[in-house]
Amino acid sequence: MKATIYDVAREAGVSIATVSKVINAKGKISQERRREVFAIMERLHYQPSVIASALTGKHTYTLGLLIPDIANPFYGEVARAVEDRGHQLGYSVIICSTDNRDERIEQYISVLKQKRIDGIMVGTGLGNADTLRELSESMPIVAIGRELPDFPVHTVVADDWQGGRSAAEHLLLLGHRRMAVLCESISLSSSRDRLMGFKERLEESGVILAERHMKHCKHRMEDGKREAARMLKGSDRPTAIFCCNDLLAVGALQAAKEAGLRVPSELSVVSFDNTILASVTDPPLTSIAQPMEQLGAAAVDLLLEQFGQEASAHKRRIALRTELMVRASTARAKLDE
Amino acid sequence: MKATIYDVAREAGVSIATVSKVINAKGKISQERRREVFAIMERLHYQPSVIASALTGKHTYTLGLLIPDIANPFYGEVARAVEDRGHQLGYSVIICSTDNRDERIEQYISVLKQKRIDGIMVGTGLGNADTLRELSESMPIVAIGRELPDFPVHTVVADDWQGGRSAAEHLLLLGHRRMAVLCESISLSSSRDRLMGFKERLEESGVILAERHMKHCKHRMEDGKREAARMLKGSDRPTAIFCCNDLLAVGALQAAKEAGLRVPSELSVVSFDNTILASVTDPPLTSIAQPMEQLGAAAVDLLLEQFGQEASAHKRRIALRTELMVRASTARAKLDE
DNA sequence: CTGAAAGCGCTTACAG
DNA sequence: CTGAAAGCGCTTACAG
Repeated sequence: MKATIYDVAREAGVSIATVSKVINAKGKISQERRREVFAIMERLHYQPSVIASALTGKHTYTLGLLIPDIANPFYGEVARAVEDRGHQLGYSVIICSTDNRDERIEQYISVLKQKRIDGIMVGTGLGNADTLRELSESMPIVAIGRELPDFPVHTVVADDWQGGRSAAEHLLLLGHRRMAVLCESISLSSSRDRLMGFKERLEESGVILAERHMKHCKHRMEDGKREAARMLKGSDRPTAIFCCNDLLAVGALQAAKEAGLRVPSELSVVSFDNTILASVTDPPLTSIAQPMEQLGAAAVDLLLEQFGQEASAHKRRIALRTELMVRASTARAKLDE
Repeated sequence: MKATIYDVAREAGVSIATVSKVINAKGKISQERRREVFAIMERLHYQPSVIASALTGKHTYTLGLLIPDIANPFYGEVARAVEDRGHQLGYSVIICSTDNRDERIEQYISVLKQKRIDGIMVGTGLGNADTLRELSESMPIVAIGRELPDFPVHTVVADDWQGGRSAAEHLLLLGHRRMAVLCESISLSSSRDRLMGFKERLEESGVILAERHMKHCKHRMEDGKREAARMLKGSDRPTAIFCCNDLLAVGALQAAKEAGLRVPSELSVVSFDNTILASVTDPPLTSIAQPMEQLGAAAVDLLLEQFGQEASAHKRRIALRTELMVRASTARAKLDE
């Protein structure tokens, strides 16, 4: 059977309280005893039960990560960063792919509560403010990658606004004037900010983004492809298109191909995220990189930071700089256009 | 404070034993009492603690998934399948990206043991047989996606051999004779089997795979690109290349492009896995699809199956059929070659 | 410096 | 049909 604290106490001829203290480096224990006990733990292959320890009020050393879908490369990369930082600090992470469905979200939250995990990172939509408030009463929370509405929590996001501006800047510098945007719902803070930043920067240069060149769609590649195809029809088609994530950009690339438009000579495409997808397309996508590693690490740090203290009213918000990765999907606008 | 079983017992005017029984639908409890207790649990927002329950010997309802890297799209998709099936059956999953590094593997295993998770799915290399044997003594195991060497465990894999054969068959039908293979180390059962199946099928048609057209490389895209570039030089370059996963195929695609070879007219490429990457390249990749959903679901099922019974000597091995997905990266071999 | 005892929130024989 | 009590494996005042 697995050795318990009683076994090592008996072997060492001490009380379990003493063993507990040497495990946790608490209280004063003589060097001698300490060494003895360690030796015996080793010999018995003793490993303290985090279950039992958690029951006495200590941490479970487990974190929850709520995201739309772990199979989406963006979240996969973020999850990896979260996992790494967590692991470094002694925490495991449970993944929860919600598909943004309320029912799954509720289920996961309920389960995570019952397991008394130490905290939760939320990168998915969250029913409503009530769900959030209630959740925040039972454990520390941090929003990751997007804002959570109507209730203050620690938040770490990419600087989406600035990212949108960089995309615009890049295209302006290449001489583009007739541009388009393809993004997800503006109910998503990240989408909205990217779009707004892009638009703002354009306007600073006197370029107006036409309504019909600003399309919203679902998150799947096919949705992007369909919308892009629509925009690429007609004589006043844009010479450049900014897509709010890699998947949509892939769709746009495919639409361009089917429309017989060459990228980048006839159409420039800028994407957002810079996941592995951006480097795999042909041409590879110029993309606004989200610092996925920092995003994950910062989320974990913000979470752990809350463990010591009472839930403070003061919530922090970290916006990480994005970076323009120039690849082959963008080029100078043709002069004749 | 959070309600405990004592709170509901007190409110209901019954013992905690009774409450426990209604929660677990055990023993005989009168309809009346049962309803009463349920009502009170509801009112108190009572949620049983899985920590406490686990301490009495019940399940933790948590599973571990050991894989090389959750950021790799293949594992992301498998993880999603595992998560879904687990969630369906009431289990959470902890992800453990090992990078195939012994040190990380050991750490994760140790942590998972301390957390007393109910079982573990292993899709990564595992130090040595001793690690495995020892692990198998403390919890149920299933190997997922690849064989684990030197120690019998339940296993669920794609039928890699047959997959390799399908790839060969497809290319043979297109008239190719001079073919090449690019795959990861043959110490990986999955790579080895794909290669062997491919080769076997070729030989059945009297086609010999030249040594110099059989290259092994690391798992990254760049590695695939480098090796492919090397193979594509020279006058007797292959007219088709079979890559043992999508990432390597992307590398091959890039190498072809840099060498000025058009795909598929001058070079056909078949990949394996059929992750999202295969649908995103240009041209999209013809790929041998692994049934990732079934893989994940079957792994969970094989794991749970072991919960009831003693560790039996009889280990099951499930090999799931692969499927050829024809896209645009393969075409008839040119007649003049 | 060390240990006895209570407690964390459950489950499970066992007795009635 | 219901409950008292022991036990799961720890931690933490508290007393010495």
